[in-house]
Amino acid sequence: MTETHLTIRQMCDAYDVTPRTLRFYEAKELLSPIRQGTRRFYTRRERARLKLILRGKRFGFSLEDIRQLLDLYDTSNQNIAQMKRAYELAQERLGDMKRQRSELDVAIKDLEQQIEWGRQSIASLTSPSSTAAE
Amino acid sequence: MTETHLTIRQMCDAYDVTPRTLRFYEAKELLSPIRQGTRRFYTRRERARLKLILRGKRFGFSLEDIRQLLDLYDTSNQNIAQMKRAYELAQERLGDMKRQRSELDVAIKDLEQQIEWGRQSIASLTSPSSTAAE
DNA sequence: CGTTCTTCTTACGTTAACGTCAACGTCACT
DNA sequence: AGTGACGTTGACGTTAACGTAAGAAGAACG
Repeated sequence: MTETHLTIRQMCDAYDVTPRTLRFYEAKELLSPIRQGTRRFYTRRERARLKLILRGKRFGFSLEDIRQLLDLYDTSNQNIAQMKRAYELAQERLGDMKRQRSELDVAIKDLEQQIEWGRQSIASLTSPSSTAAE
Repeated sequence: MTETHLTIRQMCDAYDVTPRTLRFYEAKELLSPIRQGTRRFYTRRERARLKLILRGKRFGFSLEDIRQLLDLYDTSNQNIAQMKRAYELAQERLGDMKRQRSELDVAIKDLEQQIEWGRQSIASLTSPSSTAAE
């Protein structure tokens, strides 16, 4: 009944993933749920990590990229070398994301323009009342 | 000598892709270079398409997604049904991209904050002069 | 207590997007 | 006619990120 420990099914329903995916992430050391016997229970920490994983994926990062970044989000991390590495990587990723954003802005404007062009093109093809090519 | 028809190697150098990639895109009907004998020559049109392909990929679109969108960019397209389909798809993709942008904005701010947090965390671990945990 | 449900492990299958390799053709020289 | 350099077509290999199916094992229910 406590909401602090979710079963694998509850996780799947909550985050719209399959059990296979969660076990796969665990095998790749992105998640490490509590094991009671053989069963898995996911704490608040795992849920936070899963959110970050899913978000990272949407931006095209690989699971390996994400795994390395997660160290930075781990509040209980005492390994200085590991923190520094994660810190460097995070800077790089931040650069990636900012570049991606500016490129995305261009692409959006471009696509909007292209859509408008397409709209007119369709209009002139369906009812050639004004300026249309023969 | 004319710059209007590029060989496969010139294309590869210009866009940093491999011949295999260009042939693969052709097999998937994203490109259709001129064939002189068995050899390929890429016109301005193909280069424009390749740019769009590579950009689409950076935003996580599949080649199949991209293939369908390319119809909208094809100025010589006279197929109304196809144009309309591409138009609808483009609207959806535009929505995707706008959503992606707002999510990206959040993620960037989040990561910036996390980096700042990491910076302080590292500082307090390396030289515990001020407020640090023992 | 037998059945059903959920979860577990193990392991092979799948898809996308190419990489890599073999065997061959064809210019451009020399 | 020989020799590279570049290009072509299969065809099989590879990696990431899971899907899927088989079989066992513990929990839950009537």
